Amino acid sequence: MADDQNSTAPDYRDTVFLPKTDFPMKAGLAQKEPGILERWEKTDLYGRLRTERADREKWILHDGPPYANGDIHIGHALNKILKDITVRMASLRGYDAPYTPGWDCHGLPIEWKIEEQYRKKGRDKDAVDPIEFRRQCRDFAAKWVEVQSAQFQRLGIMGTWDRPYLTMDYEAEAVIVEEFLKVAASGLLYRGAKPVMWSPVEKTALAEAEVEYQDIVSTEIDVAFEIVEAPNAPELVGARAVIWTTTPWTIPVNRALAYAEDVDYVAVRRDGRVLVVAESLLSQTLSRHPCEGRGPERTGDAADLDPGLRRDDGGEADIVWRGKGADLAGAVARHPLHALHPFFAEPRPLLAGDFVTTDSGTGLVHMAPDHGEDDFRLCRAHGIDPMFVVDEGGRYKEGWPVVGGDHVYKVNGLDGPVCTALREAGALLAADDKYSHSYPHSWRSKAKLIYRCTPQWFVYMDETVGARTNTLRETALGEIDKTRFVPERGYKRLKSMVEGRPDWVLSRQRAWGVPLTLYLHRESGEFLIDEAVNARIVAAVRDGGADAWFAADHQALLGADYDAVDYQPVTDILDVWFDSGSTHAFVLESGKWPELRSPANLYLEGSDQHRGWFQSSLLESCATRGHAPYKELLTHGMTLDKDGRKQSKSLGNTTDPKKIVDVQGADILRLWVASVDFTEDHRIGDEIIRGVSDRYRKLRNTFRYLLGALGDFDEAESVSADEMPELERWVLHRLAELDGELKQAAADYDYTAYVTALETFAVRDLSSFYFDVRKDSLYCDAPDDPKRRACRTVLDILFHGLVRWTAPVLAFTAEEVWQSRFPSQDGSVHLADWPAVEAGWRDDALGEKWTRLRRIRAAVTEAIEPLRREKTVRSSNEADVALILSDTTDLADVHSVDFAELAIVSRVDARHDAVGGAAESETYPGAWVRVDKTELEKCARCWRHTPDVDTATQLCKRCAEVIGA
RNA sequence: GGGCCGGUAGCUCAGGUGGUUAGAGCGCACGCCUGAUAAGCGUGAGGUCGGAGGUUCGAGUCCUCCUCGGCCCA
Repeated sequence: MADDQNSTAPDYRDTVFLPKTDFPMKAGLAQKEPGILERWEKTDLYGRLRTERADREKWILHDGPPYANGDIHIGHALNKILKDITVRMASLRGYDAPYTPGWDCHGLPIEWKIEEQYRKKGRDKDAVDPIEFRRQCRDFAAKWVEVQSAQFQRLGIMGTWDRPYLTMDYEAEAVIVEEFLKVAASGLLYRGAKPVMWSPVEKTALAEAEVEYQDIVSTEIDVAFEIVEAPNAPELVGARAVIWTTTPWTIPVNRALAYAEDVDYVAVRRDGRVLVVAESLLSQTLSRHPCEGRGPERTGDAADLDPGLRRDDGGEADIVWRGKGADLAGAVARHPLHALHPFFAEPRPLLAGDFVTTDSGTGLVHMAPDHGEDDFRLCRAHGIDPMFVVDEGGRYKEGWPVVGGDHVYKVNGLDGPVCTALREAGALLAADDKYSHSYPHSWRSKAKLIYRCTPQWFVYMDETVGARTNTLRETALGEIDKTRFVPERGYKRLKSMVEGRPDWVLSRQRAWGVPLTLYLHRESGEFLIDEAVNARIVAAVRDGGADAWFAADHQALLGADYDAVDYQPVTDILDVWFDSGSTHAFVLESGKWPELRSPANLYLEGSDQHRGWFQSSLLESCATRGHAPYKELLTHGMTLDKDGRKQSKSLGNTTDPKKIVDVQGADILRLWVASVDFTEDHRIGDEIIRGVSDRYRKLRNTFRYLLGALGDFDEAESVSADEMPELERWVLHRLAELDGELKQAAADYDYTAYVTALETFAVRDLSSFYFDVRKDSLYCDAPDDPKRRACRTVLDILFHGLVRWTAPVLAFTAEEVWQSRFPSQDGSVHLADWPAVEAGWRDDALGEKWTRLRRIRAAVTEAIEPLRREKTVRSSNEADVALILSDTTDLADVHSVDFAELAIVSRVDARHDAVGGAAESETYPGAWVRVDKTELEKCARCWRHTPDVDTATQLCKRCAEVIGA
């Protein structure tokens, strides 16, 4: 049964100025966004933005190239959206901010994919023409560039998608070669050697990612090295330093021993000899050594072992010396096979190695610089060079003592040549062929790997060459000091990495990449540096890409001054980090993108790029130009799953950006990016995306309300700020404050703060306060009423502020909002500048006054709540409020405004003295509030309860005037 | 194993140099409105600030250890 009053009350709905807009509440972003993209493309938004901003100060974000080998994942999406927000923000702030996206196209993962295709077809990779192979790699990369380009563009990333940069463009390859030759000519390039993971089966070096670990069973041996000199512990002369190894095959190429400086060592007398080991490993070591009466032999035949090692007693071994590793400084040992060959007769120094631990073994480590990274580094630091004794197939050189011509895998047995020779020399303390451990294998052939020293090309970090006064490391560290880091901790991280990194290894024994275009003189081994030759090489690569080197007529490149017969062209290719480290050269400086320039204002990548692109770009630029290619580095963290765990396909916890875009829309993903603290690792998941969608809706509805209220707004309605009511002036004041907050947040790349400030303003200041209070005026006042005109003026200002401020983040929605208000063929919110905020709007005293007023208002709404709950009043309009304020300023403030209007109640009686039945507010002590149901009649049009409602028309005086009744 | 970083309400985030009952928005619960209506307004419930010690009159904020997680190395 309908309420009588309702059925008899006159219906004035048609006379009320309700908001009117076609802007839908439901976004339907997934369907709408592609149309907006199309519009941007058709109207050449990016091109027009460049033209319009041509005279502005430039601001360059240089794109770090993603690798072109698969669909984009959430990390790509985050990175590119962050870049786009940043670029659009720079543009909004008035800069000319062009953006050219790029791709990293060379390298191993693509080679693998192509090789995999060969294997599936049963073809042998080595039988394929390298030029054909590279062509397929190129096609593969090109395909993924296209796919990723479409995926990135769908996210709303704005840039030169019709002319991106690719590291495999001939032009790019030519510049990379040019940059490499600059490094070569500078004197920073040298040829050295380095142990790399090597597959004797495939006869090739392997990258770390191609290595997999499997458990195998090896021979472990303990070997005694007789100490012949010990300047800091002379009593050790004649004692045996004991080493433990699981690769007996490396003993014939041993060059030194290593100890840890701060570890405690002991010398124990045993079976008539003195053995030196780490104290904490003593019993473990001795337990490996076979002896009588101590259970079954773990090893072969004990009788084969040196009888001197047998334990004669069952008690504690006698400790005859204690000392620190540092006491071993300067000591020299003798190779156990010293009698067999002059090479073995050379002294084996004991060296301090920070990698030596007491986790296992004996606390003393034997060093074979050819076959271990630590070994290589430590030996090189002491002037001990590798021997290159093992060939690419894993065989020792013919004629090498004991094992010459043998394969390194064939000599490890208990009865093999190594153990036999050691046993005969009386140096094999223990041996066991059942040691099980994890060991690297080839990912492809599953064959066991070894470390093997190979010639490589390096860049000096610590040499001053040519006219330089600083080393590359010093130059790079100096540039790091000049760079702004966001967040700041990136400084420490990059700096410590550059401080600690070894020389840069530029060469790779691969096929898909840019060649090290060097000619080695066959006799001298020197590489050729000749500007004319270099120019011809660069020109050839510019014409035909990397193939121009591999299939070159070298005599033509060398020209008349040199004979090709004398020179060996290098066939290695460059580390792909050199490619991407050179992007600043061929993108920012080449002139192919004349709108760009160098150095870039900003590089923006994930924190993993401290080791990668940030560093390679820095080193490349410092080596060739002497300065960094960037002024600021912005680093983001990794995107984890909802529980903070790494996303991985195998765990099945990945979030696919394409799915979010297809269901919720790109703007939701963009708002997510701006919502999380991207400087840290951050999370994504269904619940998080749901939360982002909710927040999106609130912003969208704020725009919808503004559009509805401004549907028929005419500039002529506007009033100036000084003619506005205080409430409007307060909104302008808040807008001025917000403007400052947003500017700061934008300058700090703090998009979380940026979006939060916008959102909080929309929710707290607008939706629940200003809009709510002004509904009455907006809906019911006459169109020419000064209050309503002031309100609409402010709403218009708010519209321009909010839509522009939102545009960098909600690129699509802001455009949709803009088009809804200003329909046009080619207009765009993204062409607009930062909203104009007048300095005079800021009024801190007014701000403070209204903060107090709002707190008193909250005390009133709080007091109304119980009456609403018991249904004494329903709408707050039915409430009469008695307000007692102990503070005279508060009282004056309340009297200075239409407080009933602010609180959306019928009447407010505010005074200083007590009123019966008032309760002190909990939220605002000093305020007592009493609420009663009003006796006043309700106006049928504006629904306010006022003293001047006419009984016949049921209209209040104001409404009667407005509709001319 | 080493370097760097992080763990504040269900979610996303604030919490200068240690100082009153740790905040916001969203979500949730309850209520109102039905002239922003798959919207709007109001009220409310949620936190041993990862854990344990320590320094201090006082610690989310400083120190140590542990734990969980992340990046990069080994």
